[in-house]
Amino acid sequence: MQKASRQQRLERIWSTVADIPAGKVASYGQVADIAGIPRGARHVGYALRHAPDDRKLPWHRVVQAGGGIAFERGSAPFKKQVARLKREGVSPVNGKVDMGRHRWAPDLDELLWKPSARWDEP
DNA sequence: CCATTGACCGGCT
DNA sequence: TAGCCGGCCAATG
Repeated sequence: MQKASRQQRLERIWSTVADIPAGKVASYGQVADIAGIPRGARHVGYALRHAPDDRKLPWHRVVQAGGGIAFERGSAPFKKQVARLKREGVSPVNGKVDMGRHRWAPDLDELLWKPSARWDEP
């Protein structure tokens, strides 16, 4: 498979994030894997930072592997993310989401149905 | 071209 | 449990 271009990577990541359902969260690494970018956790952060506003992505559903909010505690974006999560019934405790309870676990059907399943094709 | 920088991760104190 | 550390790898300057 040809190495993904910069734009392809961004699209895959944005598309994957858009698939995370309300009430669930995914880690940066998880999003990277599903997006077909192994060990690309840091790139997910990059992609979200550079996402155009009009994509209206549920970026708040992306957290660290251990459930922590990536932003600095107390910062504006931190509070914003917590507020949005609460609105969806996730309610982080002490800046951390209970991953055992809220981790997004897409089933095979869901993965195959989504555009992300076609990334291997020409 | 080389160095630094991240909305990260996992292992190990 | 909380940090620290090395690894990670495309983007930036």
